[in-house]
Amino acid sequence: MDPSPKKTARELLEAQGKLDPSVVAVKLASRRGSDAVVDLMTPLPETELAAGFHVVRKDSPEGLEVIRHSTAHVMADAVQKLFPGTKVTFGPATDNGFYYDFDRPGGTFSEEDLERIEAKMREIVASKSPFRREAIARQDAIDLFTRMGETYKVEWMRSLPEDTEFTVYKHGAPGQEWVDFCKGPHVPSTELLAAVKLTAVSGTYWRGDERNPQLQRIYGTAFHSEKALAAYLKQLEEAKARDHRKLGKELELFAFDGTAVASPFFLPRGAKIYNRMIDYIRDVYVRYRYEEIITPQVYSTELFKTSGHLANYAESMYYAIAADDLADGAKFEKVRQAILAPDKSEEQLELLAREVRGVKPMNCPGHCQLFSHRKRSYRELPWRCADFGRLHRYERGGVVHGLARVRTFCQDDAHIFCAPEQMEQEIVSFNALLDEVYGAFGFTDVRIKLATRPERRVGADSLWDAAEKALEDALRNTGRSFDLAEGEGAFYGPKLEFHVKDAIGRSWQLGTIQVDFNMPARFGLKYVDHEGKDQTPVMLHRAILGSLERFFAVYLEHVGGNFPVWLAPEQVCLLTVSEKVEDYAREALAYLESRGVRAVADFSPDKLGAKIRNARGMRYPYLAVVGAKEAETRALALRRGNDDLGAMSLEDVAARIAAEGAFPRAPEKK
RNA sequence: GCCAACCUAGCUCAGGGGUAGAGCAGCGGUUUCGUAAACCGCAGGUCGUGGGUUCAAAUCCCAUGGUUGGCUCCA
Repeated sequence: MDPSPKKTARELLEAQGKLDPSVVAVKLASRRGSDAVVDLMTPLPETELAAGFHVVRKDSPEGLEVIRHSTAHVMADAVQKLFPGTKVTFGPATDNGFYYDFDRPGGTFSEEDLERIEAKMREIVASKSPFRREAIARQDAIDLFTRMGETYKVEWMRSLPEDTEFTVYKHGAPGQEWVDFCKGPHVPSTELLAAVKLTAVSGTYWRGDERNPQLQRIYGTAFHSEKALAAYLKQLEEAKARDHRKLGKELELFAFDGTAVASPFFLPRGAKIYNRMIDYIRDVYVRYRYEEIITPQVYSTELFKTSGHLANYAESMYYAIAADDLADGAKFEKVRQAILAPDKSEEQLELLAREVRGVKPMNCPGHCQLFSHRKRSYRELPWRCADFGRLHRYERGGVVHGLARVRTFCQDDAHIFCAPEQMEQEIVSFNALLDEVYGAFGFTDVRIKLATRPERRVGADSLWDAAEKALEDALRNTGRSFDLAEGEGAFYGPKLEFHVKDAIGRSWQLGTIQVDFNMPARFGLKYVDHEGKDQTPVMLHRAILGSLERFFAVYLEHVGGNFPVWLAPEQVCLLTVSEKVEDYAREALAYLESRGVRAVADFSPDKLGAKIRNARGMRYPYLAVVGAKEAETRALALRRGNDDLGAMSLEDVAARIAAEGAFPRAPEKK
C-alpha cells in the first residue's frame, strides 16, 4: 500500500477553492511538454501542485485539446456500438480537431455513416457520464485488451518501455461502459463535449506505414460551445471564399486541363501577375548582386547520378525519351527496371547515366556543372547565380492541390557559391533581402526556424559545426529570434526556414536557406584561393518565395484577389456612363497607356451600376467613371474600392497610379 | 498509389429509369443611362469516357480518367 495515499487533482483544487465547472484540467509547472496537463481524475502528490500550476479551462487551447481527445473516445465508443467487430487503434487530438483510426474488417465508412455515428455520439454525450481513470498493471491491461480482441492496443502496450505507467479510461453507464487504454487527459464528464462535428473519412495505415494494414480514419472537431464551433465553421467558409482555385477561375488567372494533370495554364491576367512577380525579384536581385543564368531543361542522367538524385529521387523525376532510345528493346527493358529499382546497383546507375535523359527536378546539379565549367578564382566568390528555370517533379496523384502542389513550377531559386568564411555574411544579407521582399508583399509576421543536423547525414561534424554556427550567428548578430528544430536539417546540411502568417492567420513556409557541403564535394567543385591552392566552396541553396506557383496561391489567398496596384494585371478600369462619351474614354485610355498605366475600359451598353458591380468583381484596384462632366473637363472620376476620390485630371490619375504601380522599395537605410 | 465523395451548358447549380433544366456569362435587338445587376429575344449539352443491365440509362452496375477532402500529429 502506498503509505501516503494521493488525492486527485479535483480534490486538491477543491480544497483550494479553485474548482469551477469550466475547469477541465490543471497544467503543472513541475512537468514539461505534453505530460504537463493532467486531468481532474489524476492522483497527485500535494507537492506537485505546490510547485506551481494553472487551471486549464474548457475554452483555452489546452482545454480544447482535452475536449477533443475525449470526443475521440466518445466517437470510438459510438463506432464500436454501431459497427461491432471494429477494432480501435490511435485517436489523438489534432490542431483543428481529432481523429480516430479504426480497423473495420471488410468495411469502410461512408459519409452517411458519419451522420449515424454523430447521432450515437450525441446520445452518449447526453447521458452525462463521468470519465473514470484507473491505474492498471501492465499484464492486467494486456490480458484485458486481449480478451476484448483489441489486438492493435495490445501490440502497442507490448512495445512500451517496462517502466511505463498504464492507465485506462472509461465512460458510459455501468454495463455499457466503454474502455480505452489511454494516458489521458480527459474531461470530467461527457457533458462538456457540447459541440461536436464529424468532418471526413480517410484511409490510413497502422502506424502510418503503407506496408501495414489499412485502417479507416474518421476526422472530427469539437468545441466547448456551439458558438465556438459555429465560429470555426464560419472561418472555414472564409477560407473557402478565398480559395485560390475559386479565385483563379473567377478572375481568369489560371486553368487546369486533363491533358497536363497538375500543371497550371496561366491565362493572360495570371501570367501578367506571375511575370510581374518575377520582374520584381529580378529588380531585387540587381541590388543584392545576383546574376541570373539560364540552364537546360533536360540532362543526361549522368548529371543526376553525380548529384545523387538518381539514387534518391528517381521516382519523383520525369524522363525524356527520344525515338532512338527505343531502338534497342532489350536495352530499354533494362533501363525500365533500373528506373523502377528502389535500391539501384552501381551497374544500374551506370546504365541510366549512359542511356537516359532526365528532366530537371531541381536547378542545383546544373549550377554545379556550370560552376565547374572553368577554373574559378576566390575573386569571383561569392557567386550568386539565380535561375527561374522550370522544374518538373512527378508528384503522386493524391497529393497535388491547385497551384499549391503541382508537377511543373519554377522557383525564385539561386545558389550561392562561397568560401566558408563568407557564409555568415551571405546569410545576413539574405535575411535582409527576405525582410524587404516579404514586406513588399505585406507579410509582416515572419518566423524563422533553424533546423540542425539529423541523425542520418553526410559530412564531417566539423563542417556541421561551422555551418550551424554561421546560421545561428547570422541570426543572433542581426537580433532575430528563431525557433530551434533539432535534427530537422537536410541530410547534406542545416537550414533556415522562413514561415509567414497570412491575412487569416494561416502559416506558410516560403523561403529557405540551406548550407550544403555535400554537392560541391560530389561535383568536385574547386576554386583557387589567394595562395594558389585549390579549395572546395560551400554552396548555399536559397529561395525567397519558393515555388512561384505555390506562392501565387498563397498570395492570392492572402489578398483575397485584391492585388496591389504594382502587381494588378490591370490597374484601372474606365467605366463610361453612356456611349456618348466613348470617344473621350478611348482618348483617356490611350493617354493612360502612354504613361505606362495598365488600363482597360468597359464600353458595354450596361448601366453604370452594373459596370461597377462587374468591375468590383474583377478586383481592379482603381475604377474611373467617365461621363459628360469628365469629358468636358478632361478628367476622370476616380474610385478606389469603395472610396470615391472625386474628379481628377488625366495627368494626376496617371501620375498617381504610376507612382503606386512602382516596385515597392525598402526605406533607405541611414 | 490508398480511403471517401464528386464530375450535367463557359461559370454556379437543379433533375436521379420514360423527349435534358435554371440563373449568370455569350450572341442579336431595344434603352443612352452618374457609382454594386435595365428590358426583350436567340443560341448553347452524345449529362467526364468506355462497357454492362434494361423495351428504355444523365439516372442502376463495372471499369477508366479527372477533381475534392484526407493519408505528419502517436496509448
